[in-house]
Amino acid sequence: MSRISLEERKQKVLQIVIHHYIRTGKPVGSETIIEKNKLEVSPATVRNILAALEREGYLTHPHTSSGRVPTDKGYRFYVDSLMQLQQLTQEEEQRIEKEYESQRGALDSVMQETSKMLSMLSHYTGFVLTPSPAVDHLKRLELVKLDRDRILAVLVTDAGLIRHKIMEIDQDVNSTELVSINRLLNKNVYGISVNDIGAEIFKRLQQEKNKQIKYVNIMEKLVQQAFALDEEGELYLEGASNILSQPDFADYDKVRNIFKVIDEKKMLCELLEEKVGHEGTKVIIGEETPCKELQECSIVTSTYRAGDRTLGALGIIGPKRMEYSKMIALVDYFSKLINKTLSRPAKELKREPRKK
Amino acid sequence: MSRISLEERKQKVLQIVIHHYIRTGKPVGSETIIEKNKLEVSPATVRNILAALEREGYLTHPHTSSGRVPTDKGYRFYVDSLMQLQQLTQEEEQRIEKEYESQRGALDSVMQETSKMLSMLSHYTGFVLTPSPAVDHLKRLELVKLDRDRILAVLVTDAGLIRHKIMEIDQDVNSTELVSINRLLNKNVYGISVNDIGAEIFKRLQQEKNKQIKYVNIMEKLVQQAFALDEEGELYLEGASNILSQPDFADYDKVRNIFKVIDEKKMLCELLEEKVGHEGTKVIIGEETPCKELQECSIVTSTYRAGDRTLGALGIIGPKRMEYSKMIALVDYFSKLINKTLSRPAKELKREPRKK
DNA sequence: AATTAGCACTCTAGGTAATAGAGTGCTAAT
DNA sequence: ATTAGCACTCTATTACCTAGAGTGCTAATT
Repeated sequence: MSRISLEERKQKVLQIVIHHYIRTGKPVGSETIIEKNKLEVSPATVRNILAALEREGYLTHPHTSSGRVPTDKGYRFYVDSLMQLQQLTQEEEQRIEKEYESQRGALDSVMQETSKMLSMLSHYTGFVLTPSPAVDHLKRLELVKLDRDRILAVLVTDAGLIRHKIMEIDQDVNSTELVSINRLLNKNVYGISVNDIGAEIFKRLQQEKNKQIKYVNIMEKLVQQAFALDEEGELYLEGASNILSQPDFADYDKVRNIFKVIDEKKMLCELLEEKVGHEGTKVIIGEETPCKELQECSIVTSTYRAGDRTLGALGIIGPKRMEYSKMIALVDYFSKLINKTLSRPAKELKREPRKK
Repeated sequence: MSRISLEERKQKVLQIVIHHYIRTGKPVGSETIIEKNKLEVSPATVRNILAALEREGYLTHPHTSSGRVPTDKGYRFYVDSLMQLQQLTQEEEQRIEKEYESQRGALDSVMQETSKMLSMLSHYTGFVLTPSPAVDHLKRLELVKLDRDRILAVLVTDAGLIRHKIMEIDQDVNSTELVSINRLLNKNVYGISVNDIGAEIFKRLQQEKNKQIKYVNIMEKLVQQAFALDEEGELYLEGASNILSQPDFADYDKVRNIFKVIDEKKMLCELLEEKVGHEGTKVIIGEETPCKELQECSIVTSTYRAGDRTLGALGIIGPKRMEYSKMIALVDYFSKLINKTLSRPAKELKREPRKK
């Protein structure tokens, strides 16, 4: 009587299993499937379908006499084709927006706040990877004298990142000299990516070669030390303890491994920086991750950008059995929100010369 | 035949029990005590002593037929009276010293590195609480114009902390004006604690009242925004996952609670800031902590200072069953090391006028 | 040819029982 | 005051049982 084609029904069953499993965490049996979803077929039929789905790799058995559980492939298909995207509730959106209003500070603190909120709203672990300053463009560069032999360099990037670095110098510079170096630099520095800045400064220095050797010397130091930002971006990570609340992670060894990765943020940074290239919200499910300690997890991540440059990544880490539809919506929302936030100061900047 | 007085022998037994328990984690029985320590008494005698120690509250039974385990009171007595302080091995000291050499950067990164090393060497969780900038004295203050309506204030404190804050202003200031404000401030600002700076600037401003109103306005903003450093110090915390490797924390609920506290650094900050007043290395054992989630832990902490001002705290968090003697030595060593590091730049500063 | 009823089979989770071993506490002897 | 001796208690491990959940297969049904 049902007009559903075989393939369609298969998908429906798969969808029911995954959905149910995500909610309950218990393997799903044939009877349950029928009960909850008024399918007009017998358990036996469902069992056949389940067996087929298992043969094709979308489901497994923990053991002979238990219900089905999704495999990574199953989740993947669900995320790609079966799941329908949710929207955040208005209440949630308001809550986020409100928190953002009060947080009109430096970029770093916005990012930190964002990772906290991601964690809070998802009940998983939230993270934000700030841009490696190297990728970003330079907006201001300030040199401040600390002692006889140390200068503080403060970099402000286009996106609003602020980084500082202490340089050691071997010849004294008085503050007047410093001011003119500073002025010289700021004339030459604007809008260049931090990466290219060393080369660029030297090039421009050629043209102004009538300057004193001392300056050149300082500049060299500057390039060597201040812009040798080996760092990858900062990783803000919040709500790690949420992992422990997940019944999926009852196994001690698994949890320990996950925490080891989270603890050493470096690994995660690398993993995420790979993703920074890609546009849009992505889901990494279980073994799809390059990092084997996270094979029991899924990661939902997106990127953010200012104008055309992709700057960083953000997202959540949780168990494979997560509410993907909701999480994707959440991460997506934050990604867009940050994009909006980042494009705001740029506008004000352009207004400046006119006003003056 | 043994000339040991009763009390002395009791202490010896207590010491053996705790020592052994710290090493093995297994309850200690009467036979074990004799075996390992060539005491010339019978098991029965030892049992009597154990019973007495238990009556007095230094030991307990997990259950009737198991050996003894120290109570918090037992550990406390051990730490205060029984334990003999260890020294770090030369190898360890060298390893630390070497790591420090390469890390000659800003204070924050030194602190972060320190917490990492504390964690690595202890195999527990290491932390460093940086000074609340409010406590520290101001060394330099730099204002950098970002946009038409935003100024970046960079604070450098005496100890080497660097903090920045973005201020929003409602009237335009051109860079020349900013430079003179800056100069004015730096003349007045040196050596004052960040806490008192608001009042102080206003006071001095009175004296120079022949300045423009605009300046006063900016100053006000400055005081309101840049020095409203509500923050407590930063807390660097590393090696949280080490907690999971401790067999003592096999209980899931306990661990979850501990992690919740660690995750929300705020609670820990408060706990530690209380301790900042006190001098020297302190041990907090189990229920001695004000924070009930940490009742299964012990904390070894010390403070560090520059000159006479205590600035921050550092230490480790581990299970109650920890090698106190070693841990105390470790924390102590780092405390002294940081003290030394902090007093170094001050010296160089004094050398300056002479050299010139 | 797809669906279904029926049934044997498998595996888990939970409970009970039995046993060995560790360590105590007490009593009476030294 | 110390100790030998012994009964006692509790744990940890193993083995075994049972109920229940859910499957997979075969043969009957539509």
